[in-house]
Amino acid sequence: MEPTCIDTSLNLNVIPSPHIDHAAQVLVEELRHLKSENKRLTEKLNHVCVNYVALQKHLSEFSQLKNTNFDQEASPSLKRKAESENNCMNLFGVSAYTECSTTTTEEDSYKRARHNTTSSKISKVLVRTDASDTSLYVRDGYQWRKYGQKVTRDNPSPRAYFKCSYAPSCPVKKKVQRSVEDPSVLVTTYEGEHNHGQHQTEKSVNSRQSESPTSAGSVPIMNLSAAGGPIDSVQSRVVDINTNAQKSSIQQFLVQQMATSLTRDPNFTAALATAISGRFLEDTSAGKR
DNA sequence: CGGTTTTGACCCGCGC
DNA sequence: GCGCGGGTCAAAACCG
Repeated sequence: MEPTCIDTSLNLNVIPSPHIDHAAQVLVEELRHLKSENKRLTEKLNHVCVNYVALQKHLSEFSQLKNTNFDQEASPSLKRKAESENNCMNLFGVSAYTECSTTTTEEDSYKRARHNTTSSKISKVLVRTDASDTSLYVRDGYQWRKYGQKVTRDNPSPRAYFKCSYAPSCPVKKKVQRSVEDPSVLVTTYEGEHNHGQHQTEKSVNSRQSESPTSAGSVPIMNLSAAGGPIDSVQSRVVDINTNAQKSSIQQFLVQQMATSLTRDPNFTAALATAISGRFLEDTSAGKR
């Protein structure tokens, strides 16, 4: 994905007439305010784009470093597996939404050595949720059925096991467990690749059958990060709105309202970063295929 | 009634 | 061989 920055300018230039009445002046003032707000949002979005480029650079450097290390070590031990997970967590900092994914992770090689199974794609996604939210549900656009939960030795929080329930033949599994370092971070490990599309609608995503009602804290993140498509639809939606906004001041107002509510949301920037990294995961895995 | 969640039991690999 | 730990199974409960 190219780190394109979205032009959110709404073309709110106003040419004041010498004969405008008081009401019109109020409207002009309001438009000026909206324009400045729009400018601020544009700057914010550009800042996010810059952060994305930096994140992309970090990830490519990390991938190179990892491949180098992996070539040198042919038989990683269980201890090294744990260390690699920690490296994964610490590279970008747990406080950010991070994602470490590769088809040849050390964990993968460990499992291959252990089970001698065919190579399956394993990816790890970290999702920040409300710390008070104790659920282990991560919304990623797919439909999952929980088939087990276990308390592991190295982590006091339980690990939940899910299978993709959309297609009976779909081999994908995922494990969700809270991070030891930061309990507000959910570590989701995906195994395998879906042999079907992402059919879940927004409505069904929000329904109880696919996700727990207590999972609201992580909602916007995984909907964007997992499938690759949603972020495109988000962007194209923004562009459409911008085009139409020039036609109607009402629509302009709605756009401003949306943008304002988004930026006032403290999770927005972080969710956007996760969406970008999720899309980046798609691109990197597609490139390796 | 069908699908999901919960949870104890079971299986299996590994280290000692 | 035994114990431990991770992963999975499956029956019961739950829900719409």
